[in-house]
Amino acid sequence: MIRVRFAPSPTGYFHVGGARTALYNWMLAKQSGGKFVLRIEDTDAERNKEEWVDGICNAMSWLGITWDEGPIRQSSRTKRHIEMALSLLEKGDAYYCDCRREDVEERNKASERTKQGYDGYCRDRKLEKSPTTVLRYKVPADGSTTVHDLVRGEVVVANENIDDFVLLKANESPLFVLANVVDDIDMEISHVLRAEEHLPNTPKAVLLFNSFGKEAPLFAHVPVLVNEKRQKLSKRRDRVAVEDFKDKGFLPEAMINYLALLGWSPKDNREFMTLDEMTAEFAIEDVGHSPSFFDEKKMEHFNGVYIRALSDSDFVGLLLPFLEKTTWWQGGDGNTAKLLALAPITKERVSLLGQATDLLLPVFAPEITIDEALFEKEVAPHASLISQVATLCANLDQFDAPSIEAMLRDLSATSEIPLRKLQSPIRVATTGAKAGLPLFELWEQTGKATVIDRLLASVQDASK
RNA sequence: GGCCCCAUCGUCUAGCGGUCUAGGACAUCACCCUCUCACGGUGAAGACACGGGUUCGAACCCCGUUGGGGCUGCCA
Repeated sequence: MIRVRFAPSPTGYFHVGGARTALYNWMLAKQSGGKFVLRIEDTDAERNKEEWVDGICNAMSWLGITWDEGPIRQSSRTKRHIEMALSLLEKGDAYYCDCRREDVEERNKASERTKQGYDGYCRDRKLEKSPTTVLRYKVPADGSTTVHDLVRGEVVVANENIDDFVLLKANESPLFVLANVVDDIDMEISHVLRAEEHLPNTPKAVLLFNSFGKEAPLFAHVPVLVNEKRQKLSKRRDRVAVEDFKDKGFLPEAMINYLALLGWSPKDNREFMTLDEMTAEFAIEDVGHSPSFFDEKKMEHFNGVYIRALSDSDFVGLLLPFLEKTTWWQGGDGNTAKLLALAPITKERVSLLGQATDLLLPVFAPEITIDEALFEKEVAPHASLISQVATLCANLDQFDAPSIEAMLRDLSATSEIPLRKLQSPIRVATTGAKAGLPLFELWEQTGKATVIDRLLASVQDASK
């Protein structure tokens, strides 16, 4: 049975890189009926905050990445970590060390050592535990350690290049590699799928598994996601929080679909797939080896496709929260009905839910504003035409799209002004924008009285 | 500096020794559709980092170079 874990540290918001790693783990587990464990790696009390845990869980839930066990706080298992570390001391695979960082650096400088890490100074000093000692792992002096990686193949590192790393801090709190390995053992993790940044410390983990007399799980290090400068996506530097994308109006299904394709593609190279389809076809061996640029533009394209595939009522339902954030949305059954009527023509004009509000504002906002320069250019020169249209509107019995269209086409024919030219001034006068929803439908939903009011108001303004 | 990973259009990728005058998608540009804008359609431009091998044959295998990235903490 495949058991995977996704192990974020709550030191910041949940970003797309983490989301992709979580997704790959999820697919790997689910494709064979395995289990997905959510483990919060919060051993560093200084840097962790509980609210980030909520953020991570919420974002994962929103994306649809569910967990079967957890969230388990690693900090709740400290006693066990210490116990295991001490078993290593007893075995002779660990030792206490009281070197300060500066001491090590000085010695390295003096010795012309090409390496810069810990030099093993305390290896045979047989120090006792004290408030200033850390517990270090005694890496074998020679030989090499091999990581069997499902995406990289075999990675072999000479033991002489692995520093005697710290297991327990001076205050006895466990460090990352130790806690990681102990938990992976206890939680019976079969596959460790994580970002490539963890590859360098994996030999250390392998060494620990060996020392504990346990078989190491299968590793799979997937390439990192990078920004436009090809650097690893960073919580501090790059604005890539899943939460932010949600607020902009990305759909979770679209994000999941796009994210999965960053580093992996199905055999037939098709792009649009459901989570189930991807899960069925996902193969960790097929994951690429080089970093991928997280291209928000392309993800937006995916989102547009997903939005257009939404039913009108689903679209409206998803839109409501965005509308409610505006100052002008009134709600109510009448408005919801109008929204539903406008859904088909709105959907195909947005790639983010958040973009729909500008399109819908002319229909629902009591007041529109027209940029002065735009007014002078598009509206003012055509005051008489606009006034004429206002009159024609007033004479319409039915103020619906077909009637409006017929009326304007008729006017276009008699005035010999092409419809494309004719619609411009009246569009700006009634919406405040040069482009937007198709005018006939837009006017129908805006309502006869409001349209005429706005037309006449602009005629008024033009004469000033 | 040391260790490790990586290398096909600007970007995401297909390709796993001959079917490659290298395919698709995003972005860009042009045209068509069209009440604006979109959507949709058609088309254009655009890549195997470089140098050596191996082989009858290399984008695919090997070595080197160059370039990029990651790690190098009593962070994860």
